[in-house]
Amino acid sequence: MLPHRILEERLRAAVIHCIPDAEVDQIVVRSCPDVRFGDYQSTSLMALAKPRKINPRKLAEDVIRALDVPEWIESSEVAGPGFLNFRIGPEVICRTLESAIRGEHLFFETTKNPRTFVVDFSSPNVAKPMHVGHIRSTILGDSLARTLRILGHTVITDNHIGDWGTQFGKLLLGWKSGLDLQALRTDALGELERLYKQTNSRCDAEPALLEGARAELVKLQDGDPENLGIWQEMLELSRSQFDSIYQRLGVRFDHTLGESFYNSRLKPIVAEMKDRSLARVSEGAMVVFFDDHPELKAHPALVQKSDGAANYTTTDLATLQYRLETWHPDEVVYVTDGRQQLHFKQLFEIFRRWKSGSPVKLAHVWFGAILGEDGKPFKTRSGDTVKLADLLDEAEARALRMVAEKNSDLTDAEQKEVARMVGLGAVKYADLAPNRQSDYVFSWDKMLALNGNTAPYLQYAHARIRSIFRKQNLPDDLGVPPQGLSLSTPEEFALCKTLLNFGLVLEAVVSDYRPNYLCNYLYDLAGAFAQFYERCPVLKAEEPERSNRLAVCQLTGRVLKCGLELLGIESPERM
RNA sequence: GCGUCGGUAGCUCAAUUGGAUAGAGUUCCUGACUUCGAAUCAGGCGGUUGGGGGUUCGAGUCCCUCCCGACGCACCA
Repeated sequence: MLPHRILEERLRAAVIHCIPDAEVDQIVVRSCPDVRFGDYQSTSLMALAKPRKINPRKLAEDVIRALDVPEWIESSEVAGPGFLNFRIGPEVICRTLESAIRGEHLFFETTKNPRTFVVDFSSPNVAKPMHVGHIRSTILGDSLARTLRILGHTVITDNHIGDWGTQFGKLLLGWKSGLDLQALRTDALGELERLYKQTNSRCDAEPALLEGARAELVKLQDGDPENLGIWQEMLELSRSQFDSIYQRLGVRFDHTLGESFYNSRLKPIVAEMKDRSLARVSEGAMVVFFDDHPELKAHPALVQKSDGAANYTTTDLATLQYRLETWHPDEVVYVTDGRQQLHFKQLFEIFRRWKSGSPVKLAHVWFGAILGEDGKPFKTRSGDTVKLADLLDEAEARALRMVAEKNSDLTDAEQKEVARMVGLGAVKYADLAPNRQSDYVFSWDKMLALNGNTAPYLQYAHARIRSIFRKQNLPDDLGVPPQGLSLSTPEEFALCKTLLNFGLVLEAVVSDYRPNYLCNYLYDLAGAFAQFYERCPVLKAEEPERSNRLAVCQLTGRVLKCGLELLGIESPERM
């Protein structure tokens, strides 16, 4: 077991000894924010003491007296009003590194309580090109799914694509009247988007056309073969374009069940809402009111429009119902932008009333907007939304220019491949590194910079490590140094202690659904490595130092690569 | 109007159940390359965390209030 886990376990036991009814899950050990205090600390006792009105300092002293201190703890002390600080000895650090070298772990452990998660993300709309607005959901959701999986949870990813709804009336009308077959062949989604925009503006000008669009929609919903056929074709065209984007991004879904998949469930749900008086008719629509809910009191939710059609709240309820029946998740995570907060509050509240016994946890993981450098929503120069495919192309092109300039040893094909990894990595990292809830400013120069908290900087650190091994044709797995691993310099210790924290960080990522913790950690790790690299020669060092340092490099490289992989970012061997 | 979320160094951003002296990058200044990759590293300048009040041993974080901004507020999703 990893040191912090053992410490945490023993600390919990000691707390239970002092306070039998304490909430042990709240007792946590984390790395010290300042090395002067120690390596690990716990602030949990102060939080525990407060509601119980006991002196936190005294509680800390009692707990530390009851603590079965692991033999590898060098010092454990109470500080200030009740901090517990622990310092670990070099032995346990080295033994932990050795077990990592042997492949027993990579500084994290899988969870003791595996849970099943459904992660709902990306969700593009059929007949619209994926644009920059989809990237954050896609990247965040993918990274969370990867991190949950590596920690041993069961994860089902489901792309809830928008393949049904009122936009298809206009699309059908446009398809029948103004389809450009040539354009459809070269850029299907672009052509569909053009048809939609064209019909939309024509409808604004001619109300009679709007009736036509509605009629097409009704025919589709009634199962008209021609309209269904066209709809199916639009769906397939869209899917193949989505797939090419996902392939580029390295994102995969276990399921892609669009809104239309749930059509048959809608009417029964509305009926049940009505029968159980969860919803009632208001202004011709079927509406759920939240009179006893202060926050939602002023925001009733429609489950059926006055024209009899269900809307997205109903579809989301049906989707949730299906997911619970099919996969029995412990938790369903929705990754969408922050503008949908009200919708999900309503949805979750309706669900609680509808399935009052369900233990499932529902989480809305929302994120802010991507802004242009002018602080306004990110658009092209002409004011259009930025298509995702174009964005990725530009990222690769810009990265290629940098790679060509910096490393001319690589062949053209190698440069292109490295540029692909660096460009896509930069875009993804720029999305993941800021706190997801804040808006962030999209800047090519910042995300592709080789200094600062960027993907290229982390990839560079990895490439430097790989370069050491390549230089002397050393194998990827050197094994534990014959005389056992030992460390001597402050830089070695600082780097290795950072390695030990990888697992703590991964746990924080999944508990708060925030991959940016991992970004910050990897940046720290790369920084610690850079300092080590400056001050501690590896290949030039004498044995046994040389073997020790090679081992440290190897583990650092592995953690960097693994961490980047959890962010969906590749690590080139050279760049 | 009501609600949600923001406001942290000139700029772009961090800061893990409230935790210890609020950290990075960038800009500007200074230093380190006969290099295990300088695509790097070290040092310096830079702060009343929007204003004010409160709770607390302790507040960027919680509560109240005001200012500024983004977004949302029943028949789009």
